Amino acid sequence: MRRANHPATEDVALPEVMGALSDPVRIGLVRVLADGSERGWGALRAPVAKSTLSHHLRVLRDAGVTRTRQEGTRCFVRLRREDLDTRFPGLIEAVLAAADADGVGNGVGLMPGAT
Amino acid sequence: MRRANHPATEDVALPEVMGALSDPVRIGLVRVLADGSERGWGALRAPVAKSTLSHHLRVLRDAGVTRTRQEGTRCFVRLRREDLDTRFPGLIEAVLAAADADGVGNGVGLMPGAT
DNA sequence: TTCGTTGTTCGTCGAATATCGAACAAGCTA
DNA sequence: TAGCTTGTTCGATATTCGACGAACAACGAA
Repeated sequence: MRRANHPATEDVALPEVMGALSDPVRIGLVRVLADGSERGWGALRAPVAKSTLSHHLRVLRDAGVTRTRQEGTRCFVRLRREDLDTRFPGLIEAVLAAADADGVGNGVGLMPGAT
Repeated sequence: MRRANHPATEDVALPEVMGALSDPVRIGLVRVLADGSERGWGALRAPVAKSTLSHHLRVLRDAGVTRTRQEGTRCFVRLRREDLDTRFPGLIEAVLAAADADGVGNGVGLMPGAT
């Protein structure tokens, strides 16, 4: 388990963020996190293998879209909503609204029973 | 010269648009077209080879971000601003604002003399 | 018809991406 | 300590992407 590489707020770059949000699975993950709550990875459900999910979460993290916190052997992820709003006002809001309207990433969700 | 493949407004998909806008050159092209004017390809200046520019313009076209009109042997390109605003309200505006602030795609511009 | 202009397509290259299963490492827990 | 859980990393593929030069096609002009 390697330490996560979180870019500083000012280092979050637009093309990387756009690229991170160009995949339906990753868009779905962002939608799940859109309410601001922190989620354990175990609570995330996506139609891909475990290693692939890990990869997608890493892309989001490296782009500065999410922040991962480690607690013992498990990880919690959260949307960097404030940082993103600071750097790119209105962007995440527009992407989330569009994704909701189109159902992009509907295959991604929470495990049954997660609040 | 093959006919351009423009997706209908309702077929413009979020992930494709995000992907199209994840490259600095393409973001720069969109910034150049942001004023709504139609530009001849010859008026566009970008730090890439002609064939690469053609490729980027095709990616934007296929994603539904721009519309290309052919007139004789030359082409004119324009941002599909209204269509994009209809499908994804606020998205282009946010991207343009962020790109302006960060100077993303500054290497792209108009040929000297273009209005 | 023969050029010249203009944009597309082709072939190619290296790099990046998406995906998987399997192996691994770090903490809990029994 | 031995096992279990959890997430990462490692290959291995297959695909796509960005880039280039060169060849090609369409059209207007000489």
